[in-house]
Amino acid sequence: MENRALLLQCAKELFYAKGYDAVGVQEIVEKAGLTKPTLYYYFGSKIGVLKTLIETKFDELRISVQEALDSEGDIRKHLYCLAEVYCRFFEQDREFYMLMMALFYSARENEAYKAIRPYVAEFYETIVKVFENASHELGNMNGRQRQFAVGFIGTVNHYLLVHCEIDPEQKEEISKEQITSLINQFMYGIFS
Amino acid sequence: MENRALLLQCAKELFYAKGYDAVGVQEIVEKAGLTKPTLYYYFGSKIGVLKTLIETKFDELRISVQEALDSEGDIRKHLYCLAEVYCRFFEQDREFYMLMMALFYSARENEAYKAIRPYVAEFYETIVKVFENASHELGNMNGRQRQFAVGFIGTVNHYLLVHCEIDPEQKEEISKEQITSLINQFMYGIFS
DNA sequence: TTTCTATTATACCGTTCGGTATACAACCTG
DNA sequence: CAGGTTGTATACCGAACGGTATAATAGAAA
Repeated sequence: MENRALLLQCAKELFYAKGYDAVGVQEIVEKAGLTKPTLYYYFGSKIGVLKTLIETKFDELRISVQEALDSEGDIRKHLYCLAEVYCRFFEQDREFYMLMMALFYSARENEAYKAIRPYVAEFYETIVKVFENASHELGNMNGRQRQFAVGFIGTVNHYLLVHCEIDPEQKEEISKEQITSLINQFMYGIFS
Repeated sequence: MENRALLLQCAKELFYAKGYDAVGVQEIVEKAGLTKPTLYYYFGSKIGVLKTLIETKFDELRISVQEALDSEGDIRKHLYCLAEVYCRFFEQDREFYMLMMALFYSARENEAYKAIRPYVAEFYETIVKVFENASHELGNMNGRQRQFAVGFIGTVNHYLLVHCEIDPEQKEEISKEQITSLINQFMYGIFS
């Protein structure tokens, strides 16, 4: 069972560094010091490795997101908690977060994009609902909930990308003040 | 010579749809109704096709950007003109713009990323200089010019991504008012 | 001890990969 | 016409691709 985890780890590092399509199955198993049938025993296919990787990580994220949204509070508080969850998730495994972003922006007909799409869509829907549930605060959104959700994720992702440039060694964690400032910036955009 | 352009067009469409690594040379030439030696005659290699594609398009963009920045005006005007150039460039060839974005977010050790990197870097430097030249307006930026540049491109790209969701058929062009609103939103972030 | 299951390796499959040696047209130039 | 250049196709290269049939190994269970 430990070889299974080892394969996932090696695959993640290679996918992150070179991109899904540019990595061969041979390369993954060589890095892990194993052979192909072992990988196929655990994951069935190359895309199976990526899917398992995504599923495992998203299961963690899903729990954190639910906890963040179950609490009482206004839209501002919910967005703050959500952003904090994303930041901590990012800090915990930068490589995976960056890989996720690369996959999200990759070609629509690509196998790897199709693998991550349902998960991204699921989280979009969650965020769309956050805005919908806040209609008493935000007034008539004219169906722009989806646009807000895209904007929110875009803003957070963009912040984390910039953060990578500023603190490449990941010396300190993202402070609550920074997250608050991020949310304020986003909210201003909506209310203006 | 027309086959050269045909190959570039077919390659662009395939790279956009499936991703650089997932497209084979065979696939490109089949789509163009030609054979491999023709492609290799014009471009020398698969990565040569991508490089030619990028270079051709960026040459156009470079001219427009220079025109936008040569004019007199404050930082707000320069950013506005810059954003307008990007929007028109996006409208003129959405497929290429989206391909460029996908490449930009792709894995750092990937051939395709390395191909686009110098061009993206060049435009970053141009925008960093825009902020530097506006130091009399913006005051002490504490070396955050680069962060501003990343933020500016991120904001524009994100806007265009959302725009694709709102107007997938590209029925109408992005209005001057929309661009102004985009710039205002970005400027507020800086001054606050 | 025997048997079963889980895990791993050897060695191979057919296909596709990026790339090329060669030759043959078509064309312009003299 | 002759000769060079440009452009294109046939047919092939070795290597790598994703994937698998088969068997050996190990440990637990009986």
